[in-house]
Amino acid sequence: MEKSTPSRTERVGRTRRERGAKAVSEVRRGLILEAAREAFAELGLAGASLREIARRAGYTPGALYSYFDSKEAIYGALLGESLERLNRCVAEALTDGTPPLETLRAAATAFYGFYRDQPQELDLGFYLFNGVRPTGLTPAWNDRLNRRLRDALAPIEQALIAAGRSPADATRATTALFAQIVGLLILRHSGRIRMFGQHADALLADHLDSVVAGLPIQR
Amino acid sequence: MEKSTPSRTERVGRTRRERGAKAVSEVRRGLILEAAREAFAELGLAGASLREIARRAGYTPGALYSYFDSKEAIYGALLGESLERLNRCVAEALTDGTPPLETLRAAATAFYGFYRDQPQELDLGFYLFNGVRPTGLTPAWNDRLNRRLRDALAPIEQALIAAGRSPADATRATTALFAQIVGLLILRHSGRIRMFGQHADALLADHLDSVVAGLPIQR
Amino acid sequence: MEKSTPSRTERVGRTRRERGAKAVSEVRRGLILEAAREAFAELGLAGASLREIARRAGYTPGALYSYFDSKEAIYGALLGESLERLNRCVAEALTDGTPPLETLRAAATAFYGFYRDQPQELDLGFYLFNGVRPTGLTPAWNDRLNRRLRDALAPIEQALIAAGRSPADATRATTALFAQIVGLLILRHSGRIRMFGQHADALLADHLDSVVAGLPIQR
Amino acid sequence: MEKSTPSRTERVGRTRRERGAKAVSEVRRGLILEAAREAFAELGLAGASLREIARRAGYTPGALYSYFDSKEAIYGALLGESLERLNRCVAEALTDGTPPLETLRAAATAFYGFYRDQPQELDLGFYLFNGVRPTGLTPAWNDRLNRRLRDALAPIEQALIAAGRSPADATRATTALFAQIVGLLILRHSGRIRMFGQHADALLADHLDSVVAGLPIQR
DNA sequence: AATGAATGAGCCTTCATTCAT
DNA sequence: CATGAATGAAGGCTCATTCAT
Repeated sequence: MEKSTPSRTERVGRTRRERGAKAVSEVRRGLILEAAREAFAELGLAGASLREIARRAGYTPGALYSYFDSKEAIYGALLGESLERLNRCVAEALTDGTPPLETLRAAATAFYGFYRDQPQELDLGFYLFNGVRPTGLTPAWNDRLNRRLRDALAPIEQALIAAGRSPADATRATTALFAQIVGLLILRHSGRIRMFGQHADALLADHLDSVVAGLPIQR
Repeated sequence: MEKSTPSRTERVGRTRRERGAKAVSEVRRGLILEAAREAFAELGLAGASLREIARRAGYTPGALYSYFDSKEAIYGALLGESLERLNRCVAEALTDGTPPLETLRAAATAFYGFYRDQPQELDLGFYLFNGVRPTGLTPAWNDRLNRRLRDALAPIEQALIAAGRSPADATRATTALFAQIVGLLILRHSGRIRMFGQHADALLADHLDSVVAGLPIQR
Repeated sequence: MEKSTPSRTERVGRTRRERGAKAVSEVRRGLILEAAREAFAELGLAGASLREIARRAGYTPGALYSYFDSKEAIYGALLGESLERLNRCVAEALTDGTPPLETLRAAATAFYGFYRDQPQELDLGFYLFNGVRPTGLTPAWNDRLNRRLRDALAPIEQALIAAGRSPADATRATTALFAQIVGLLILRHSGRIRMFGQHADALLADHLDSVVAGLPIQR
Repeated sequence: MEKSTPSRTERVGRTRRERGAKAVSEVRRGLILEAAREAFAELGLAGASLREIARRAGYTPGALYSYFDSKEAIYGALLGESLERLNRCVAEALTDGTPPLETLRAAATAFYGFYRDQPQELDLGFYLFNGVRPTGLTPAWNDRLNRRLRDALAPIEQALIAAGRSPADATRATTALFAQIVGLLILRHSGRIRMFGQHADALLADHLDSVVAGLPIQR
C-alpha cells in the first residue's frame, strides 16, 4: 500500500542528506494525509476527490502519486493512522495498578470518547460499509486494520478476564460492548438518538454497569 | 419531495380519465422504485447510476424525471418504502394476547431480522448518514422517516410499559436495544463480527435476556 | 460495436417522426466520423484524442458516447467505412465484358490508387500494426473488416481464374500482388521510395506485367 | 539528436579520467537502450513509457535525460542500432566467392528474416511512419537512417549488377524486392496473410525466383 | 550523474440533469 | 409522458519533462 521508493544504492546506511530527504518526505506525506482527512470530513468520502485533496494540500493531482499509489491508498493510510490514534487514546486511559473494573470502564469510555469527539474518524471507518463491498482495500491491508481494531479492544477483554470471566465470556461481552458503542455512536452522530430524548453517554454508562454487574464481586 | 402533477382541471373532483391516469402513474412510479431497489441491491448505492435504474425500469434516464425530482428523491422514496415494509414486518410479528415479554422478543427479533436478511435496506438507511450531512433530504421528509422509524420500535417500548416499566425506563431501554441492534447489524454486515468469532443472533438474544431480566416477574 | 438505441416500442413500423429522427441521427453520426477522419489524418491515430474529435465535430466529449461506445468504436466504424469505400472504388473500376487481363489491371490499379490518393486511409489501416497487438477491436469486428478487405481483392483473384489459373495459383498470385501493393504504398507514403529514385506507379505496372506474363495467352 | 556532453576542458585532448568517464557513459547509454528495446518488445511502442524504460534500466525517469534529449531520441537511437544490426545480419549472410544469384537470395532472405524473427524492430521502423509525419526525427538523423537502410539493401543491388543487369535495372528490381519484403512482413505480422492461407516465406521465394528468372543465365 | 518531487496537460469515460421534440 | 441528444463538470490516473538538490 505504501509507495516504495527504493534508493538505487542498496547500502543500509544513509547519508545525512538522504535521511533529511526521507524526513522531509515523511512530513509532506503527513501534510497530504492532513488535507485528505480534512476533505473527507467536510465533503464526505465520496465527495472528496483526489483533485480536491491535492488542492487543499497545495499540490497538483499528479503529485500525490509520488506519495500514494491510488486514492484508495490514501484512504487506507488515513484509516491506519486513525486506528493508531485510537489505540494510543485507549492506551493512555489505562493506569497500572487499577482494579480490572475501573480499567474496563476507562478503556471503553476512551474508545467511545475517541469517536464521539472526533466524528470524522467515524466517517472514515464507515467508508467500509458504504458500497457494501469494501472495494479497493487489499485483504492484507484489511487484515492489518482489523487487527489494530481488535488491539484497541483488547484491554477491555483482558480486564474482563482479570476480573474472573472465562475467555469465551470475555470475548462475548467485549463484542456486545463493541456493538453497543458502535450503535450509540451512530445514533448520536446521525441525530437519531435525539428523537428518543436520550444521551449516548448515559446509555453507555448503563451498559457498562450491567457488564460490571454480571461480574463476580471484586476486592 | 414528491413530484406534483397538477391536473389540467383545477376542480377538486377528478374525471374518470384523470383518476385512471393517476393510478397508472402510481404504478409506473412503483416499477421505477422496484428497478431502483434491484439496482441498489446488485450494484450498491454508489454503483447504481440513474441510467442503470432507468435501464432496468425500461425507461430512458430523462423519463424518470417525470416521476422524481432527482436521484436523491428516489433514494428518499425508497427509504420511505423500506420503512413501511419494516413496520409491516414488525407488525406481523405481533400477536394479540401474547405476554409482553414475548412481544418484546418478537418485535425486536423482527426488526433485527428485517435488516439482517436484507442488508441493502441497511445501506439505504445509511446513505443519510453519508459524509455527516444527510444531503438532499428535506427536513420535513426526514421527520417523516424518523417518525416511521420510531413507529417500528414502538411495540418494543409499549411491551416494556405493559410489563411494568416506567415510560422513561421503557424509552431508555428501547433506545439501548435499538443501539445494540444497529451495532450488531453493522458488525455483521461488515464482517467485523467474524473477527471475534461471535454471532450477531446470539448476542441479540443475550441482550434481550438481560432486558427481560431487568423486568418484574410476570405470570 | 454500433450503439444500439432500441425504441421502447417494439413495433416494426416507424412513425414518420421516428424515421426522421433516425435519419438525422445517422447524419450526425456521419459528421462525427468525418471529424474523426480529419483528426486522425492531421494528428495521427495516437494524437487524435476523443476531445479533439469532439471539438472538431462541434460537440462536448460526452456527447460522442450517444453515437459510439468508445474511442475504439469510432476507429472501428471509420475503418469499416474506409473499406466500404475501397470496395466501391474497386467495383467501379470493373466493366462487364472486358477480358480478364484488363480486369486484373483495372482492379489492382484501383485498389492501389485508392490508397495512393488518400493516404489517410492508409494510416487508418495501419493503426492495427502500431502496438503490435490490435487492441480493442473485437475479434468479430476484426473478422468483418478482414472479410471486406478480401472482398476488395476478390475481383483480382477471379480475373486470374477466368484467365485460366488454378484457384490455388490465383490466391497465391493475389496475395503476392497485395503484398507488393502494400509495400509500394508504404515506401511511397514514407518517402522511402524517393531514396531509390523510383516511382511506385511504375513498379506496380512492372509487377502487373509479370503477373500477366505468367498467364496463358488470351484472345 | 545525441546529447552533447562537452568536457570541462576545451582542449581536443582528453585526460585519462575523461576518457574513462566517456566510456562508462557509453556503456550506461547502451544499458538504457537495452532496457528500452526490452520494454518496446514486451509492451509495444505505445505501452512503453519513459518511466517503464527507466525502471527496467534501474534509473529514475529524470536520469535518462542525462543520456537522451527526449523519448523520441531514444526511439531514434534504438532505430539506429536496429539498422546496424540489420546491416550486420545481412553482411553475415554473404560469403566471398559465391555466385551473384546465390548472394542475391542470401541477402534478401537475411533482410527478410531479420524482421520476421524480430517483429519489434519492424514496429520501431514504423514509428517513423506514424501519423504521416516522422515526428521528432531531425532531417539529418533521418538521412543517416535512410542511408543505413540502403546500405542493407546494397548487396542485393550489387549482386544484380554482378549478374549482368544494368545499374538502372538493378535499382528498379531491388526497390521492387524491397517493397515485396515490406509488404510480406506486414501481412505476416498483422496476421492478414493467414486470411489467404499463404506463407510469407514461400511468397518471398516465389518473388526471388521470378527475379532470378529475369536474369541472364549464369554459369 | 542521479534523485525524487513536482508540473501541467492530457487521457477516456461517466454522471445527473436538461430540454426540444 | 417519453425520447434521444446534449451538456458541463468531474472522475481517477498517466505521462514526458523539468529542476533543485
